[in-house]
This record gives sequence, C-alpha cells and structure tokens, in this order.
Amino acid sequence: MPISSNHPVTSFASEIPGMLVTPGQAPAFSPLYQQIKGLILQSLQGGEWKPGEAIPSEMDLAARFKVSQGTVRKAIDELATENLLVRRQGKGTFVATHAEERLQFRFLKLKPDHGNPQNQGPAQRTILSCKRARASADVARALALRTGEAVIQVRRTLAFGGVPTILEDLWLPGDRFKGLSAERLAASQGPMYALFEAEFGISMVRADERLKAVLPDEQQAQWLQVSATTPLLSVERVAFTYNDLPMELRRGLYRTDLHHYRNQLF
Amino acid sequence: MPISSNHPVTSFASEIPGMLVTPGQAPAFSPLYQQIKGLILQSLQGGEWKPGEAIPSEMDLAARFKVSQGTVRKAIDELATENLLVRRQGKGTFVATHAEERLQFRFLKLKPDHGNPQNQGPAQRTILSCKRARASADVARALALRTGEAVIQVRRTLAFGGVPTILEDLWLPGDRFKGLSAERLAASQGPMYALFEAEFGISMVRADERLKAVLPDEQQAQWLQVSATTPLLSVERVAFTYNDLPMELRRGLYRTDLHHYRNQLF
DNA sequence: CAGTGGTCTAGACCACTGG
DNA sequence: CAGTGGTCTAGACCACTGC
Repeated sequence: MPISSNHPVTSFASEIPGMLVTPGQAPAFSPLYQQIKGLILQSLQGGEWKPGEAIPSEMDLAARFKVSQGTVRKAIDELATENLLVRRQGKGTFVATHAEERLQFRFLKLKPDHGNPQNQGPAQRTILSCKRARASADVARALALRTGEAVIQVRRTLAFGGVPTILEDLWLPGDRFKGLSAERLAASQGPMYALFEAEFGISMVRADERLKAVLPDEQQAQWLQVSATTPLLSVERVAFTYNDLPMELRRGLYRTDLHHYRNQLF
Repeated sequence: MPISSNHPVTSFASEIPGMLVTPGQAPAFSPLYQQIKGLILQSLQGGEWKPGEAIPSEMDLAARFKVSQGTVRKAIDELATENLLVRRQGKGTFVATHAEERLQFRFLKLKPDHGNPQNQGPAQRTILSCKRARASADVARALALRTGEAVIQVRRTLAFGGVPTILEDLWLPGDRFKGLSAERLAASQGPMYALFEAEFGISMVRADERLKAVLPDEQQAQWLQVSATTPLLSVERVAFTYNDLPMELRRGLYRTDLHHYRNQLF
C-alpha cells in the first residue's frame, strides 16, 4: 500500500510498523517517522506551507497521518536540526526562511577578523551584471542541466565598511528564474536567497562549498582593489532545494586580509 | 540539592522534574535529560569509560540515575550527534575515538580534486621537529595559558602521492603532553589525535578553524616544493576536549592545486 | 485561559548482534 | 537465545505565548 499526502500511513501497533512493501520484496524498511518526514517534506516542496508560515500543530499532523504525536515529533525534530523548520515554544513550528533574522546569511562563513571594526552593519551590495547565457559544460554539470541550456548569470560585489571584499558570479537555471534582472536584485533589501523564496518560490536548504587559494586575474584584482599578486580565497558553492536539486552555482573570490572563513568541526 | 555521579538525580514524576534549585533562586531550569547528559559527560572526561569502550546500556544508566530509559536515550542522542558517543544497534553505545575508521581524520577537510588519483592511500607523514618552548602571547591566548608557560611545538608535513601538501605547526600545553617526542610521533601509526587519546588520555571532540589565503615565506615554500608566489590555504585550528578546554593550536598551510577544502552548509 | 511545543514516564514490540 | 539499541504508543504534566 503506497502512501500519499493527506492519507494515513500504513501501520498500526498490531501490524508491521514501518514495513510498507509487500513481503517478498527487497527489505526496503523505513521507520514510520521517516515516512512522516518524507510527507512533510513533500508538502514543503509542494508549497503547501510557505517560508515563514506556521505548519499545522503536532497534534493536527498526528491526526492527519494517524500516528502518535511522538512520531510526528521525531520527524519534525530531524527537519528542525536540518534547518528546514524552526520550532518556537508556545507558538508553533514554522517553515525556515532566509529572510529571518536568525537564519540570515547562514551560508556566508566569512567573518571580520577580531579587532576589525567591520563587525557591524550590513554589506554594501553592488550588482555588476545580470544576463542570460547558455550553460557551459561545467556549469551544466553542477546544475544538473545539459550543456547549452539557458542560465542566468549574475555578477556582484559585497563591500564591508567601504572595502570591496567579495566578488562573485552566480549561475541559476533559466527556466526557474524567469524575469530575474539587475534592477530586481538591486531593489531587494534582504539576502538574495530571501528574494529567491519570495519571487521564485525556491528555497535553498543546503549547500556544498569547495575552497582553494588562488590569485586573481587583472579584472578580478581591479574589482576587489587588490594587486594581482594578492592571494584570495576561492569559494565554489552549489546550493540545493528541498529535493536535493542543485539550483545555484556560485563562484566567489574572498579577500582575507581583514576577514577569515570560519568553520566549526564536530 | 546538588547532583553528582552515581547518585540519582532529584526528580520523580510527582515532584518538579528538572527543577533542581530551591524555589526563590534564579530560574536555573534544566531538563532532566540535560542533567543526565552532564553526568555522562563527567564520566567521559573523568575517564570512567575510555575511547573505544562501551558505556553501560541505556537500561543500566536509567537504573543508575533513577530515570526512565527514554530520558537516558535523549541524553545519549545528543552526545551521539555531537560525535562524542557512537551507537551500534544490537551491540551498545561506545565512546568515540579518532582511532576508529569512521571517525578517522574527521577534522581534515582537505580532499583530492575530482579526477585526482591521490584519493587512495594514507598520507605520508614526516615529523620535522618536536621541541619544548614557551608560549608566545597569541599561542597562550589560544590555549588559555599564560604567556611564557611551557608548550610543546611540533612541525610536520603530510604528502599525498609523494606531493608534499600540508605543512603544519602544532602547539600543545606542556604539562598535559609530557614525554611527547618526535620519535613517539614518528612511530605511531594512526591519526595523531588517536595517539593523544591512547598516550595522554586527551580526546579532541570539537574544533574551530579560521581560513585565509596567504603566500608562503621562503622556507615554507621550500617545504611544500612550491614557489613563493603560490597562494596557499592557511588553516588555523583550535581543538577542544570534553570540557571545552582548548588543548591544541594548529597552524597549517595547505596546497590547493590538487586538493580543495570541502565544507557542507546546512 | 486555551493552544502550542517540551519533557518524562511506562510498556510493548522490532531489528540487530553474538554466543 | 538473551541483550542491545530503535521505534511506536498513550498519557501526564510543564513552559511558553498570546488572546
């Protein structure tokens, strides 16, 4: 018996909880709470609940899926630790958003060095260009497109305290970001990922980064106002939406004379 | 009523669970499972269970602390997600160790580039020096020592496929690492952190890293067999033990021509 | 005050390991 | 087979929020 949203999942205590395939098939066992997690995930990516909104209470979800509150709870727990949901005691559980204070810029790991007064204040953002293009082979691979498919390419800088510090190129799938323009980007206030949520219904929930130390070419050096012999941090990021679909490739060059890339290991 | 190891914690269902301070004091509320977690942590840092060993079963711990299995379970859950404990279904819960396959080199984020054949095989390690010294101001600050206190300084290289790729300096508190020598380091097989566990009873459980792009000085360039104009990744790490005490400062220079520093964002 | 998430308990049964 | 961790349930009560 397959499962689908808004229908109860299979198991009752007296049956075989979590065993969804008919006996004789491969042992595709999955605990109930994982199935619930999957159903919530479907609702999230289907847009049933929008970023910033509250999802139904644990009791409601338990009733909808015909499971106990504890099982729903465990599903939500995992989604909360993955930063897809945010719990607020006494208020409810909410869909995470990059527009929110606490989760703003959570993918930006560049921090001002200690004693650097640029701690305060937001970055000054400058859109250098925003144009349609065709995916090169490597861009296509990163975005799971075919070479030559339409993409939108954005180039911008971020400055802190007047010092240009980040120069980055972004590539986005053209069919999912129709209408994105330099004007629209320049007009937005919050993080770029918040704009993607609000304008295009695309939530970035996870990202992979690869760092290298490089030297800039002449043009890059000019944008960042450094010499061509100044080592820079190259940060290549692929960002993913709910279904683990790559939705953005970003290549950044970070000045690290006044900042550093901070990482916590566990 | 204070709590201490091997004694039951306060609460029963009919009392005030988790409220340990007498009424009228500051609201230092802490859930029961957090207290259990603290007690387990004490046993870990006290050496009651050594790295690689099994801790008592959930039932045993529940009996010891006079709480339900579920409460112990939640405490262990958190310690497991922090990589301090490792659960193995059917076998037990074990103290995490850097000697273990799955957790080996988990603090080393440098990975070979795709298509780079250096994926296989361990690094070739070379100890360049290991000497006693006095903590400079910045080393002392990082290790929570006073300037001039005894430290041990180690310098080594790691090579992959014959290519020297990492050059790093380590500083360790002298009083906790008495007897550490170049010979002892060279003779050990597994990760350095495994040796620290086995020989000095010090487990590194967490670390902070700060990355910058830099140019090497002449000597560093020679060790890494690159020119002095080759940009390198500077990785400064402070590693901590159970009680969040800093126990190691490490300054590494990574070649990133054939490797990259990989980071996952959530 | 009702409604939300957060904690705690007790008990049942499942999945996995090793003797 | 016994012992371990893993899942699920049902019910109680606590802490926090906002009307």
